[in-house]
Amino acid sequence: MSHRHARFDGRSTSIPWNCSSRIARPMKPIISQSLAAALANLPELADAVADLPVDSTIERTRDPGHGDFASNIAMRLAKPARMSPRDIATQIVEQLEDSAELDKVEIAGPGFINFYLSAAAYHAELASILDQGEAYGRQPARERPKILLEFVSANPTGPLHVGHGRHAAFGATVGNLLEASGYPVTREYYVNDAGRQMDILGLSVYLRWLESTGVAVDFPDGGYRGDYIRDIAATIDTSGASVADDLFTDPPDGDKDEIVDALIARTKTALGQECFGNIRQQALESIRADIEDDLEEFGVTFDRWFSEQSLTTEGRIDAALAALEKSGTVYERDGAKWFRATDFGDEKDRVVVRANGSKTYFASDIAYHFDKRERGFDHLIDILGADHHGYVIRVGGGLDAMGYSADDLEVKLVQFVALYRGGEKVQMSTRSGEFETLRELRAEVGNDAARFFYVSRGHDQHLDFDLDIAKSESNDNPVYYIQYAHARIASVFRQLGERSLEWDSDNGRASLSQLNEPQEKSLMTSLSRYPEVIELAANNRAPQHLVHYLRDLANDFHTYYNAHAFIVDDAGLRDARLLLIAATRVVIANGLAILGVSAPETM
RNA sequence: GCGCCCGUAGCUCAGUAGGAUAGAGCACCGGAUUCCUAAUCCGGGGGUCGCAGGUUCGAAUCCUGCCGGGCGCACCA
Repeated sequence: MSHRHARFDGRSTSIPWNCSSRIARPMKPIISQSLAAALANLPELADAVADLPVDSTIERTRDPGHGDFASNIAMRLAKPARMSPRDIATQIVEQLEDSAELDKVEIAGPGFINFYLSAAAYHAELASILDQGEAYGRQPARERPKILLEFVSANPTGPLHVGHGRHAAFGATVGNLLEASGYPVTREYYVNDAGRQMDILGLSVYLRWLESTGVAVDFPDGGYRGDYIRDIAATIDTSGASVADDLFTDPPDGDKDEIVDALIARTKTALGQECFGNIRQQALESIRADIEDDLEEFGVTFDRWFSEQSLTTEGRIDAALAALEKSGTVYERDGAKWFRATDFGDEKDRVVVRANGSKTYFASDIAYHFDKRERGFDHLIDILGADHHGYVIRVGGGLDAMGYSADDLEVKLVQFVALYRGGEKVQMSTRSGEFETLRELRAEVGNDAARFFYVSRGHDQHLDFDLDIAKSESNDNPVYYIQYAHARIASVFRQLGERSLEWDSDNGRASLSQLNEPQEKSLMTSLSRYPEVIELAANNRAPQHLVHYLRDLANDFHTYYNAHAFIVDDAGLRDARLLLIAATRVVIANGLAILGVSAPETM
């Protein structure tokens, strides 16, 4: 039961990271490797340290008076080793080898080990940033685990709304973060193109077309009423469709659903299955293509648009059901086939095949996830709306039953988005005149601001999206604040040219020891944190860490900018300072690229 | 009723496998530009981390209960 619970927790489902295979060595491994080497010389601590990852004990210090990094390992080993924290710390520090990268190591407070990195270590990091460029902060590619990231997957019955925008931005950014961490990621959009709602779509389009031929149509409440339905009706190929002018002569009664179902049945009879199916497929493809265009404009692309229909036509649902039946977790009752979901922690068993022989949506879901694993993906990440949480245990249980593991499935539930304009919450009802589509939001605030704001909060937090701030081109807007730092750096280099000067980066590298201002130290520290931030954000599926980091980095740069001139007469100092801000530009650009936000040269 | 998520400054939110004195932005007050973009910077006030217990060297963080908000509990998709 506990592992099932753990799937809701981003930390415990995160993929362990591996620091042993780095090419260039960023800052944190300097500490963890020397610490590990010291521990290797202390066999008396071996048992205590066995299940304590050294990396987890190391963190950046908040207070520069505590050095650059601190480890609490001595305190955490105190109990299992039955020694005092300070004694342990003393033994560890005695075993630390001297290094050009470490200036000093101190034991402080209740038993922290504080590490002070040398200027040389920071200078090496700056050089590494420039050498690696776009690759800085990225881990080497690895083979496994192969990740399948499914997100958005909105039903193709209408345009994307602002809630889907959050899914798109979040999913795309998490995908970028995972790739930066070296994992092979495949992005997939599951198209719910089967089932009753597709018939309703087909009916809606047909009725609008019928209307356009002059037939009086009493459009049902249960149909899709949006204007886009009329547009589709006007553009699709309806040759061969007959004008069924008697659909409403004897109006069906019942509730909203019954009326729609009756109209669908009448229309199918009037047109024939094939003709109705043809209209339905055209409508579906029209909407799906529109969604794809919308997302592409938003910088969100998929490796595959996976059709739910294909699960049936390719026999994948039958394959999954066969796997289920083989496991003995399926039984019959009241003519239906049930999956014994309660064996896997669900509240009740679930129907997979109805008494009338049709498969449930749940059957498609487990078949789709079964198929993902069958295709060789090791780890499945689903980004779903918060209203889908009941589904997690069911599908995980299905994976368990079919011979895989519920632990292979990691579900991130994205909470809802509320729009604010002028301090007032924008009502999102379909009928209100206010916009609610993603396309309109992008048009109003721009792609950059939209991508940025969407990922500025964790997925499990409700998001209040303030349109006025997102639109403002002022210091209120953190997007512009970060982009402005990037543009300012580009501007400095343009200025250099206008003054007929050139940046000699080799001279800059040779002169880095001239960077002694507090703002320079602070900026170097922030830059060196970037790989750690990427790792953290990727492991926790938490793009907001990167957002906050970039804001802090931009702040460090702006502070430096205001405190010191870069283009100074002393060529060594000038080249060194230009190197520092060139590195800053690289890191800002890399971080913005992961967020899907542009890094402008001018503003 | 049961399950899941959330509750941190006036507002919007960070807070990393429990760590040292809880941080940003906005708003408010006061300052900085003969100089590389003032879309910038610096300083200041501002907190019962929802409440109450517990775990331990140490809790905003973990556990239990309560209060408040959101979402869900289909042979719908």
